[in-house]
Amino acid sequence: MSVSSESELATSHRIAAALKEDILAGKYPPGVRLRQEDVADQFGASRSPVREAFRMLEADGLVNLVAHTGAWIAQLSLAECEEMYQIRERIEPLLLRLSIPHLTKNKIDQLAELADKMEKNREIEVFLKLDREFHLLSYAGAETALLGEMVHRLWNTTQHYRRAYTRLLANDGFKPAHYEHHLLLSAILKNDVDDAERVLFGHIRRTRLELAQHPNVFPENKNKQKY
Amino acid sequence: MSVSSESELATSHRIAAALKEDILAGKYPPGVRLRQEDVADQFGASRSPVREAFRMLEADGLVNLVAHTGAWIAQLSLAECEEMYQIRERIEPLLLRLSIPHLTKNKIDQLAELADKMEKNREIEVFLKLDREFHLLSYAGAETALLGEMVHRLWNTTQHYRRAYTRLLANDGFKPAHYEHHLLLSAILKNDVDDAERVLFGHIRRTRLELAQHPNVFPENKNKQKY
DNA sequence: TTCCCTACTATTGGATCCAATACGGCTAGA
DNA sequence: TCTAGCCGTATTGGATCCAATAGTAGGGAA
Repeated sequence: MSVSSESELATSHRIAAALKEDILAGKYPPGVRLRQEDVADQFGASRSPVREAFRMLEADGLVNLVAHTGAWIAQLSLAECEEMYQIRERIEPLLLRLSIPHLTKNKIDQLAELADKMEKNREIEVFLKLDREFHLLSYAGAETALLGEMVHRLWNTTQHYRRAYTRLLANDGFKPAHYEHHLLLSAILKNDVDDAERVLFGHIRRTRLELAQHPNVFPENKNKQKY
Repeated sequence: MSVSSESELATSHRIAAALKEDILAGKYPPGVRLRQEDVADQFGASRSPVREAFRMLEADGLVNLVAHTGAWIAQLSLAECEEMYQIRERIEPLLLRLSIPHLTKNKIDQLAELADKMEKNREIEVFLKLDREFHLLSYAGAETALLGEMVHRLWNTTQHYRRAYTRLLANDGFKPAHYEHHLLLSAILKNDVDDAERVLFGHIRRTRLELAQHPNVFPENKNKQKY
């Protein structure tokens, strides 16, 4: 998102990017331990860049580090996840507000396309991907340095739980989301930032309340279960 | 704030904590370069823990790292600083809302005391310290894992500019701040979270607008001016 | 005189080795 | 049989050495 793409030469950045990909894809579920040497072997590198990569992932909120003990894939309790959603409710409407005035017609067309695709689609993984694309694209107009990164982090850390509860909802629970996406789109088309903020707030809030009704998605006792 | 205090044995944590202290105290102004070896010598350690410390500080938003190039004390443009304040406007009222119901009488008394002390005081550095204490204490009731840290980060990264513009305002410009502090306090005493949110929002917003009137606090061209 | 190319040096990134810590199992005692 | 304390092993943290990069200065040609 930031420094990575341009000169992907640094080993530590490569490792961090690859691990991030895998974590977001659900390859490493929350609570799983990462051993430095394993990861180093996996990438054919020494442990030094792996340690740096762990620190980068920690900054992204994807990994928890404990001194002299190890690294674990970040795990959220229900309460923590609700907290993240409450933060999103407050922050993302702001980002959207800063973005809307600078959205090009091209991007708005893409948004419409994504909303339609999402509605026609029945695959969970595809929905997750399109939904993420849709929202992040709606923020693409914002010429913001730090807020954008912050929102990305929030999406990353909640990604796993979004997947889990999306699975539970199966396909019929998506209708409100689709409606909200279309409402958001029309607010954007009208350049009505206040309305867009309101719709987005409600969208995130509704998701939070639904998540809270599926506590089984979260670990019972949040002690680091090791292995 | 997180792992540090308990077993301050790890060298990298020690270095990070000490540097953080110095940066927040204004010892290293924004834009200054940090060389790994210098810092290592300064702490009688090798460069390995220094690099880890840099990564921690980067996560705190206090330092910017550029691959193969170096580490600089984070520097905000006016636009970026305004962004941070806009984020604060949205997030801190939420944190306050989560805190108020759990504030003990003892803590509320301390808040009142801090507000009074601040009003009587004329020293800039003391004002900065008390102001920070006041607000962070008002959040102390929140049993929050991540929002609290996020707010701390925002305070840290804007610390230097708060100092700079406080200096410009001298002593007579503080009155609105004092009024707002007392309003905040009375809202807290009444357990009126909505009102507290509103006052705090206005408090931060007013500061943002005042900051925007002092662009000279910020670097003209934001290119990394080295050393 | 100015611009570009090349080579040098200072600084960061990575690999390897050694030290310190933490966890688990074992033994001994009550 | 249960508990407390000790010790051994696995894993992380730190130091040192080597490699790679970038920024700079100097020289040559137009």
